[in-house]
Amino acid sequence: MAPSPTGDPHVGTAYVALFNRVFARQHGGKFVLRIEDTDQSRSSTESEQAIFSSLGWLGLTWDEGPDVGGPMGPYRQSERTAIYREHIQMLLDNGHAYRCFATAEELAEMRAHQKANKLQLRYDRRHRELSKEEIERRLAEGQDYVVRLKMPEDGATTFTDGLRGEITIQNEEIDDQILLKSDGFPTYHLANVVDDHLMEISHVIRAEEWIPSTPKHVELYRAFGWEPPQFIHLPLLRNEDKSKISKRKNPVSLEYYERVGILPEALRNFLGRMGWSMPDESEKFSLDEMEANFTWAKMGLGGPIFDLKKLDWLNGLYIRELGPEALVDRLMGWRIHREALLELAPLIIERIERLEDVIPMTSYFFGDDFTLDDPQALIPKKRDKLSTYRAVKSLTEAIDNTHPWNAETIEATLRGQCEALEWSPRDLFMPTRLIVTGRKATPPLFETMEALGKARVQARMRASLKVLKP
RNA sequence: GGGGCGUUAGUCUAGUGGUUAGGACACUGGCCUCUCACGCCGGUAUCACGGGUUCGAGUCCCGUACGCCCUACCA
Repeated sequence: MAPSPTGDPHVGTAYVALFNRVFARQHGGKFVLRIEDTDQSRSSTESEQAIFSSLGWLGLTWDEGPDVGGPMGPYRQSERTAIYREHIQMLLDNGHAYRCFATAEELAEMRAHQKANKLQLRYDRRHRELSKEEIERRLAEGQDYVVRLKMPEDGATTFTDGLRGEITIQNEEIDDQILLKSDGFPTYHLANVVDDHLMEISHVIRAEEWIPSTPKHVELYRAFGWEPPQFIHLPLLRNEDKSKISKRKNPVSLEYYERVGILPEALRNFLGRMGWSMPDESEKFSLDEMEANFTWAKMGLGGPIFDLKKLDWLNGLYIRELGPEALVDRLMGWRIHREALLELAPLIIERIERLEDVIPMTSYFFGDDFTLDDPQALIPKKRDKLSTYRAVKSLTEAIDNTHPWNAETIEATLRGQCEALEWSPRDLFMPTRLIVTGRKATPPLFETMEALGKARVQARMRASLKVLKP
């Protein structure tokens, strides 16, 4: 299991983690968590922390990982750069890789030209056969370079996918993949192959989107003289319109499901039903039962659509099974506890006269107690629907990128948007307030949004986008 | 554009040559009941299309269509 710590932990990550864990456990193997933080600009430690806590919440615990350690560490790719450099040198020495000095602009130009002339979009291998002198010269000049894999020019690469059987791809279809970026960090392809080998990973269970690049990985194993692992590609979870599941069309962050009160065992169960079924086809089963009955033979290949309705039904089943006592415990473990109320108390204390006022005043913190249906209500005076839509859309994206989530960062985002959009705070904040709380009068917006939680705010922002959509 | 993968009701799925194509969600009719929900009983609705192989095809083969993914110094 090797997620990259970019953004908020994703339901697709949990899906892949579930099957990895079930399979590993069933075979008495180790379920390893490796953090693929090779993209310096997108990776963050908060995101890594969030992966730990979300996967932990789901109960998909790992046997080895950056936080728990293990014999194959380090488990964070950013701490393994020396290993990659060493291995890239091996490839350079044995002629399976070469330096490419083309700049990003140069490559963009090349692609534009290929596109204009309806040619194959592929690196033209302009630096594949640079002379030793030429390389030395450019190196001496201090030119930046990347290292690319030297794919065979002809023939084909065949590998076995555990679910689909043999897959063959013509080598001429495969790009000379960049293995080492000019910043000295490896790309997924190199780091993944090197680590999987060094960590003695026997089964690579990952999403289907990796199938087209698997030949590159096979070629890399060959270049190193290593035995490749078993590859198993899971179908991709889908939105309602069948596209790959995405936050624009679905709540995808695990935090969202926790926040709205989906039980971890229900989400696990539901994920386990995506593409897979128990031998007796039961709908409700535990992790242990899944482990006991797991087999790839029961895995389907069509990309399953993530159906929230069925998740809710399943969750209801689990809740009823809890019984009143355990339900109360769950409630207290969820949001009805001292810390959560303590977060709300300062926001409402000046606004209530009787204790009972707390209930209506805080209801929107706990659930969706309102629905947006009238776009007019969201449009400020002197603005129209389209510009409001655009403003909300822009704000939604800005919120996606707001890390960490607290009143200060939220304020910075909102005010930044005011400037970027040239909207007054008044014009932007009121619709935002309406969207996230359903009310015109609330405690201060930034604190309210913080308490609401990012996932819920994101969900409500996107719901409003549907209402405003031209 | 090129390549790859896929396709059983609206959705999740069972099905490995012979079934009235089974189950679940959703939808819907009823029962239970002060209401609602739960629960229970019932209903509507499916093998993408076209060829072939076969006594017989959802199941095997070929083609087509459609969908998705990849085609980044992101993973």
